[in-house]
Formats: sequence, C-alpha cells, structure tokens
Amino acid sequence: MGSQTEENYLKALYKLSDKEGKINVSDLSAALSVSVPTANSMVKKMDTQGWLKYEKYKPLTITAKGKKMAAAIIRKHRLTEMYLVEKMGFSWENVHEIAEQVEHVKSDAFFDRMDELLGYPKFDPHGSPIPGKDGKTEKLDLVRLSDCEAGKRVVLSALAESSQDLLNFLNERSLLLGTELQILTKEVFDGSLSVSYNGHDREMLSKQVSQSLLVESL
Amino acid sequence: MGSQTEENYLKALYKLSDKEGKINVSDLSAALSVSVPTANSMVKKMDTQGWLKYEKYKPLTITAKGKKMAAAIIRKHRLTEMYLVEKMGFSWENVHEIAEQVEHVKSDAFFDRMDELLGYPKFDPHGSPIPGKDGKTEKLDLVRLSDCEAGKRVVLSALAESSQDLLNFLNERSLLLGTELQILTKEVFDGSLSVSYNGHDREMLSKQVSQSLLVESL
DNA sequence: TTAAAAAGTTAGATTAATGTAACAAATGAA
DNA sequence: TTCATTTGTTACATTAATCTAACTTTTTAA
Repeated sequence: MGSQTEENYLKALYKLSDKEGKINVSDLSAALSVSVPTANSMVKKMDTQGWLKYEKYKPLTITAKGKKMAAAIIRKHRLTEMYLVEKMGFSWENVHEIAEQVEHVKSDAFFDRMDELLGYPKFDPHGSPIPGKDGKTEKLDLVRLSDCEAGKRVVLSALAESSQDLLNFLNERSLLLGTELQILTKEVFDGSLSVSYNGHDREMLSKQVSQSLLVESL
Repeated sequence: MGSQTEENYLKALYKLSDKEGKINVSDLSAALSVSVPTANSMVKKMDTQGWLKYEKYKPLTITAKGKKMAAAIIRKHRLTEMYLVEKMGFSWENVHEIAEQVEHVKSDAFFDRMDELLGYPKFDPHGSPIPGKDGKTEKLDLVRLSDCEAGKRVVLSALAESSQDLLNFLNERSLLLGTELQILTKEVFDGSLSVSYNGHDREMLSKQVSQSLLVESL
C-alpha cells in the first residue's frame, strides 16, 4: 500500500510508460507539477520499494509490481468516474476532480460494489479502458480521427486526452461517445476536417481536436 | 480548508466538546491515538487558525468557526454512511471505515448530490443526526435505555456509540433502529434489562448495552 | 569533436505530523 | 497544606514531501 503521493507517482509513471515506453525524470516531474529534484528523490524511494527500476542517468522503467499497483489505482479512478456519471447523474466533464480524490480510498469492497452496481463496465465515461482486478486492460483497436481519410464513416469511441476545454468543445457540439461521424473533407494545408453527424450537417474540427478523438472504423 | 489530519482533530474536538463541554489535551490525544505532545503542538497550530481557543494549562474550547468546520466534516461522514447503506447496499457495521476516508473528499457537489439522491435525510444509519449545510443539527429528545423503567414501551432510535462489537451484538438479535421495545424487568443488582420485541419474547441486555441504546419514549 | 543546452543529481533547507525524554503546573488526597 | 499523581509543556529528533541552488552527466548541434 502506498501513500497518496506515491499512488500519484505510480499513475503518472504508468501513463507515461504507456505512451513513451521510456520515462525520464523531467517528464514525471512535469506530469506531477513538482520540481525535478523532488521527482528524483521520490523515484529513488520507489526503486527501493520495487515499483520501478532506477539507475543514475538512465531512463526509468516501471516493474510488473508497479504496473499492477498503478492499474489498481487507475481502476479505482475510472470506476469512480463511471459511477459518478451513471449512478449519480454527473456529466463527464465534472467527474475527474472528484475521482482524483476518491481513487485513494482504501477499500476493495467499496470499489467492487461500484463495479457490481455498474454491471462490470469495461470503459469509463471518456472511453478509457477500466483495468480488471487482475490489472489487465482490454484494448480496443482505435485510431485517431486525424489519421482517417475523407469519405470514411467512423464511431467516436474514446478521447486521447480529457481536458476540460476539449470536453466543453465536444459538449457544445453534442459530440458524444458513440456518435457516428461521416468525414466530409480533409484539408491538406492544416489537417482540419469537416464532418457530419446526427443533426449536424457540417462541423469543422481542427487537427488538434481530431488528434484527440479516437474512433473505430466502420 | 484543512488537511485530513486537521479535519480529524476538528471532528474529535467537536465530539468531545459535545460530550464534556471542556476539552483537555489528553482526551484529544487519546481520541486520535497520538501522543500528548503531538496533540499539544497541533492544538497550538489550530489556535492560530482560529478553530479553537488555546491558553497554556487551560481547557480547550472550540470556536464558532471550528464548530462550523467540524459540522461540515461530520455532515460529509454521515451522508456517506447513509449513502453506502441506502444506495450501495452496505450494512451498518461496514460503513464507518469507508466513510472515514470519503469524508475528506473536497467537493461540495459530490456530497450535495448524495444528499439529494437520499432525499435530504436527517439521520445516519446509526441514528446520529446529519448536520445541515448551515452546520445546525436537529436534536431529538432521546434517553438512554438504561435510564428507562420496567413496564415502559420505547422505540430504539439511535446508538450512543457505534463500535463494531455493539453492532454485531445488535445484528445477532435483529435489533434494528425503529424497533419497538417493551421493557419487561430491570435488575437492581447490575442494571441489566430484559426486553421483548417483534418475535423476541425475552432478550437480556446488560447495563453496558442498554447505556449504548438511545430510545424515544412512547 | 567539442562546447552549449538539456537533463539529472546532490546538498541543504522547509513544513507537517509524528515521536521520546525531561521538566513544569495543576489537582487532589492524606 | 503539602506532596504525589496527573496533566500539560518544551526541547529535541525523525520521516515524508517538497523546494532552490549548485554541480555533473548526457545529448545535441554547430
């Protein structure tokens, strides 16, 4: 069992290693908004606890033990987000902050009950996979909308990033997970797309937006 | 806003001042399972924050500000307990530990939503009053079962103390809040009572138990 | 290939929360 | 009322998590 701080480091570590493979201390410190020396000393401590491998001046690697621990925390976070949306009526842009705190609650029974009441969901309200109790994650074969060509039909299935601003943008345009999109045009100059979907004839999506949307091809 | 530690001190302070009026540092340290010097130094810090009045060698008094703060935390604790029982299917002996952690979540929306979904309950699953958003508490006029005389009919309405052992004792005898009790006899020697209630012809309750049961006279 | 930039490390300080040991004040029973 | 007991305080010491400043190693670009 780790402190809340350690749990936050583990989460960041897990997400960075998912994205980059190799993790450097600066990225970790940036992800957690702490100074580089702070991250450095914490990393040494976490090495002694067997959550990661640390060697001076080398990139960090998360261990199997660390990965399992991180998955457990991410599971708690995502179950909480789902619970807040499905059972308590919150909307997807308001759940992250609360889940960020609830995820540190130490009680298997609490999260298992959420899981049960939700019917063992596989994805959270932003389309991110919820790790199982074994730490395994179900990965869908999703692509960035920005990588799709004009003419294709796709289903919006997840967000690569769930910032407040992106969620507001999507809300304003009624773009929900599960929405079926027709890609009308793709601009060569700036990579922006125009798309249509139920009730929306022509919405413009900048490259920055379409890179944040993960879709399933139809 | 206080740290979790400060919130726990405030809760203890509030409960002690409710029971005793005057609070001494030793009682506080005992309530929180910390050493007396630890409680002493924390108390000084909380004085500078205006949550209590501290003067060397004098009993502590909680301020209006501290009381309000404490009531807010107790509100979150008791709403959580009620939510766990009513909406998540936990039983009353399993909710304290979880609520002890959830109560520290910083989100008015979260607890307000619980309150709303529960229909603005006034009491938690152990019969303790849930303070309102204004910090005010609805007090019922309850007496200890141990203070009642043979022959009286009463309704079990709350617990003066909710230890695991007491809850198990009550569960084993199907003694729920709301149960109507007939007091059959009261033993002069040891203060034990015999009572009857739906389906139970004659249950013996020791003085220790009957002191922990708060009842309403019929 | 070497010097500047970026990344990482060490040293030392700070704050919150805790502890033990030693001492001081208040209380209360003989 | 006085002295023993209880209660409270002070004086360090420790651990976790953080910081800044100074320094070292690695990377990169001229």
